[in-house]
Amino acid sequence: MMWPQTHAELIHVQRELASSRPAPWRPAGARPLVAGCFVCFARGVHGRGRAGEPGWAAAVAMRADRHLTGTAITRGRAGAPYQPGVLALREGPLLAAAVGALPTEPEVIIANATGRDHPYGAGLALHLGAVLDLPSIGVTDRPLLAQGAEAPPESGAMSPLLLDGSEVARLLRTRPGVRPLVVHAGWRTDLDAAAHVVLASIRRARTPEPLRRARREARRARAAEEHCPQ
DNA sequence: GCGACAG
DNA sequence: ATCTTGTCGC
Repeated sequence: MMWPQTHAELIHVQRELASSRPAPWRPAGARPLVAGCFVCFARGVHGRGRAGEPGWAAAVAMRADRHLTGTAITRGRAGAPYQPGVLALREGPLLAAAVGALPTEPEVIIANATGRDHPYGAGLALHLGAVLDLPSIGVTDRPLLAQGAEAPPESGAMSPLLLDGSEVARLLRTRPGVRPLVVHAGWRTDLDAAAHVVLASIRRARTPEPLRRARREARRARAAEEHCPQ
């Protein structure tokens, strides 16, 4: 599976991914090897993001919520301007490069993107897992298209997010009284597995530890270059 | 100025 | 994603 180069090609791939039925994956143990991946872009760009902007991607692999087992940093450029629904064109290759550069292969990856909550049923979190041939999960601050009721305030509480009558994502309250995450099933994962892995990856913050570490590493790499340009 | 559909 | 401003908490 490769990354499409055009909007039309991407939509075609997304339709195929949405209808594919890869072997379901479940975490084997209580503490799977989880990789978070994240990409940030150059500061000072006006608007919502342009094609060709410099970007820094990081992947961090951890034994669920604690022991770090690997880190990778990648530099590149945005493949496209930001546009909801076609985020894969902009960020897919950068994120895949970072995960692929990890010294050890993770059991599952978490990306800042949707899965089945998407106009064609295959957001970047799902697509990334398919490209890398790894089970994947999405975590976002808000849904793309899905809708649902608020989650109860207790830690661990969930509520379904529906699109066209089916649950495509889930609100998950990872910390008591704190704004819930949106958890997305991705490649080879369902919402139960996704929520389980996310909860196992929560340490002290609202978001999974591997994703936080990846965000920190990507921004650290950007800062290092801003301080000392190549 | 307004609205806002992942990042 | 980035930008701004303000507020709260360790």
